[in-house]
Amino acid sequence: MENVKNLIQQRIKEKGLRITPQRYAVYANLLARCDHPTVEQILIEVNQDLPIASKASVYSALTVLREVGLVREILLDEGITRYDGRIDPHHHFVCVNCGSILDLEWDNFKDLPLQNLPTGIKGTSYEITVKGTCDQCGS
Amino acid sequence: MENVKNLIQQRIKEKGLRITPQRYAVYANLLARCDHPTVEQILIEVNQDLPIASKASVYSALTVLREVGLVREILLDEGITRYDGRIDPHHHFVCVNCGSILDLEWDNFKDLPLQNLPTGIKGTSYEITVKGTCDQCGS
DNA sequence: TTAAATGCAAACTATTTGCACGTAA
DNA sequence: TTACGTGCAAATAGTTTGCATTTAA
Repeated sequence: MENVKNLIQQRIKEKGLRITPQRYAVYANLLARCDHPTVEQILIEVNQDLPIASKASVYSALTVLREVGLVREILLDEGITRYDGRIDPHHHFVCVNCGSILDLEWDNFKDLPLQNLPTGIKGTSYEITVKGTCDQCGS
Repeated sequence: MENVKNLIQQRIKEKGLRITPQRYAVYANLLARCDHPTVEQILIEVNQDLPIASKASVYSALTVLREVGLVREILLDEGITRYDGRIDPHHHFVCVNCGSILDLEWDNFKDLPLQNLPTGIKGTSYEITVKGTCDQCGS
C-alpha cells in the first residue's frame, strides 16, 4: 500500500526525525507484525531480503522511535525486551505455556478505581498483564 | 527477633533447600526492605557489615528462591531487574518522577472480568501496574 | 560422609559508545 | 552544504557458567 508507506513516513517526519531507510524499515516492520518482537527478531526480518540495517542502527532506530513515542518497550519475561508498535492504551496477555503475547483491548478493563490509592499517591495511568493459556495451548 | 529468624529458616527448609548463611542473608534482606531492590543493592546490603556472599552466590540464592516461589522478579523499568520478597497477590505503583516503587494491595482493585477475554483465551491471574506521582513528588 | 553450595574468574548476552564515513533535507 | 545518521568494532553492564574448595545435614 502506498498509503501505509506515506503514513509511516509522515509519522516519523512529524516527530522531527529524519526519514532514513533504516528507521523506516524498523518502524514499518513493527507496525506490520502482530507479535511483539525482540531486537534480534526485528534485525533479522528487516534484513531478510537484503541487508539494510546494522544491529547498532536497529538499536538506534528503536531508541529514537521510543523517545518520540512511536513505539514502546514491553517487559513481560525476565531478560527479554520486546517492542510494540501500538502506542494507544491497551493491555497484554501472556500465555504461561508457550510464552506468546497478545494485545488486550483497553475496553476489556476500563475504569479502574484509581481514586482508591493510598493517600498522597496520584495514579494517572495503568497497565494490566493477564496470564493464562492461549488458544493453541488451552486445556 | 528470634521469631523472624525461625520463620525465615523454616520457609527455606520447607521448600527443600539447604539453609546457608548466603541464602538466609539474601532472603532476610529482601523481607526486611520495603523497596524493591536490584541484585546490586542486595549484594551491597548483605555484605555491609562483613563480607558474607559473593555476587555469584547472591544470583544463585535469588534464582533458587525464585524457583521455589519464595521471591519474585518484577520488571517495571527498562533493563532493571528488581526483586520482591512478597509473593502474595498484589500490584505495583511506579512514580514517573522519582522511579520509586510501592506495593498496592490486591483489594484496591476489585476482581477484573477475566471472562471478557477473547475467545479461546483463558486468563488465570493478572497484575496491575499503576503509574503516577508519589507522596514525595506529588504535584 | 557426601551431595549440594560457594567463590572466583572467565564466558556470554544484550546494549551502548566512539569515531570515520555517508546521506537526508 | 551540513547537521544528523549509519556501520563497525570496541567497551560496558548484567548475568551465567566451570571448576576447585567448602559445608550443611
